[in-house]
Amino acid sequence: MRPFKHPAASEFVLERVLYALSDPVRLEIVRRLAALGEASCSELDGGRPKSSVSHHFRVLRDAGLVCTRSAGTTHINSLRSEEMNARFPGLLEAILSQRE
Amino acid sequence: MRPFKHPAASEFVLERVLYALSDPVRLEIVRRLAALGEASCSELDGGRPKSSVSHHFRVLRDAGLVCTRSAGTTHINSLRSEEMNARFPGLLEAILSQRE
DNA sequence: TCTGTAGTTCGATAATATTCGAACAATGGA
DNA sequence: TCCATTGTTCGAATATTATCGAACTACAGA
Repeated sequence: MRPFKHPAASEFVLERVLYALSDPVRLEIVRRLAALGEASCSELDGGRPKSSVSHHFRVLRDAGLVCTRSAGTTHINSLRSEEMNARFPGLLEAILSQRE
Repeated sequence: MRPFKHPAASEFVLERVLYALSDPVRLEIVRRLAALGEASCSELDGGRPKSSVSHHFRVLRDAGLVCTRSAGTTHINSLRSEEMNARFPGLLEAILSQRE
């Protein structure tokens, strides 16, 4: 499996980040990633079909929010908090600190 | 013309706010509203058809971002900054302070 | 009352997203 | 090598959204 393309921080687009986080499934994934540090896809699927979850992870990756690396048969995901904070200071924390 | 329905701050939904701001046209409208304080629809239309602009304002109103009041034949729009800040502290500022 | 201005609403079309099953790829272990 | 696990990709169906012209409403002024 070829490695995923992760955009550079300079390529992050604000609208794309906001859009990625405007979906309840993806926002929940990001929230749990923030709490866990890192996690595999299946740990965050919430019982959803794999293809749907894979789609959401791709949106998150394309927006620059999530980094995915392979480790054996699983994919480990983590937030790109530092890079997101470098490009959009305070944004991620402002969103994730909101109570639902 | 019947008055618009503006949701109460307690009804604001984070995902809806993020979605409303994930569109370039709407984000620009909100940015300019933040700079101007208040403005009519036509001052913010960017040369777009009226029906399109009206649609975007409705999305912004429904999300709780914008308040619209009638003044004669024009509609005056303003940000609901205080209420947004009460419901989602720091969120709007964190988004609007980002450089494009 | 007539006219012009400001915006909304409706309806249709096009574009984009979401969802999910099925097939595929990659890895690790029996 | 065979098999189970993990996740991606493909394809199609569905749903949501954006866009814009046209018709309409409300208001102010001549």
